[in-house]
Amino acid sequence: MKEEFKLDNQLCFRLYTASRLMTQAYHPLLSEHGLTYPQYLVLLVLWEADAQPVNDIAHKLYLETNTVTPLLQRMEKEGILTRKRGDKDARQMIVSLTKKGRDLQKKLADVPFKVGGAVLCDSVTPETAPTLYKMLNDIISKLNNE
Amino acid sequence: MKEEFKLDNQLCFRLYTASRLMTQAYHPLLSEHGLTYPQYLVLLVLWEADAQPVNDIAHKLYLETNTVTPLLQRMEKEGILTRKRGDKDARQMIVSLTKKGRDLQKKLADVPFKVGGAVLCDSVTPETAPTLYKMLNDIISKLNNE
DNA sequence: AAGAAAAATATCGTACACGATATAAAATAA
DNA sequence: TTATTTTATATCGTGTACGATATTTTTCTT
Repeated sequence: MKEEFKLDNQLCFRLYTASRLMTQAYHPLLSEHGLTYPQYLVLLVLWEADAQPVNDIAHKLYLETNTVTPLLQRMEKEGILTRKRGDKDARQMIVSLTKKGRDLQKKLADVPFKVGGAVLCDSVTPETAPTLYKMLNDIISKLNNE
Repeated sequence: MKEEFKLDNQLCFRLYTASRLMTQAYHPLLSEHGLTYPQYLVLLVLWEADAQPVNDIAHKLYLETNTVTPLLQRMEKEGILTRKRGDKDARQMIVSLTKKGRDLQKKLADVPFKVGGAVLCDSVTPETAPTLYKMLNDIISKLNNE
């Protein structure tokens, strides 16, 4: 069979698998606080800058609003954030953290370290990680037409 | 804010994004033939070795059977494959390609090239790709406890 | 200023993912 | 050989993803 068809040679398959397994590594650390990985990503965005419209959050996560909207609605129901129509632009829905959402930052402070440690191996170390980051960033930029 | 919390520094987020965007790159090429990316992965497995039990397929894709079973059921409904109880072991469900499933191999022959070309960039070239592959493989192995 | 176009968000339908659990068959133990 | 355990698969519930489409508000045209 043609080399290109072999599963092991597929870049996409490796990204797909590595991504899923990494998300699974986050799972026990996040579910403890009632969060999913995409919800954690939303928190990362809001911890960096509170009170953002849906579009900004979606753009930073490279997601569409039709994915982010229901996600935010669930988080609102959990009391992690609030959604309010924008004053200047009534089309916008401004998303802000509640105290519960802000407090999660401290509670989740050790997550990056725990997950980071679970990935370290021969070819991925603090020294080589930047190479991996750059490659992934370039792929993302290329596919995102930036 | 702490460096570790910055979204751009998260390895998992980059894998997650790169994986989604790559899957999106496959979409037009696959939907043309009524396939999704996970279904294409199943085909890659079966083209390499036909007539496999669900477990083997799931294991090769690093997926659980509760993900693969409904996926195979949909593909069966599309006439791409068949599912039959094993003769020796009646617990097993043997998955085999139909003619339609086998014929898709020729029709999808150019997919790897088209997608591969869409990813090439400064840091990811035919020369540097093996480095990326190795890192992703190592991460997968580490997280899969191999 | 009235109508058209664009922008921001939401709704809908389908297909994954996956933890938890169920079911049936085979292998093992007592 | 009967009871227990293990294995292979499937079902169920929830939460993403995302293409397609709808709704509302703003902006742009004319």
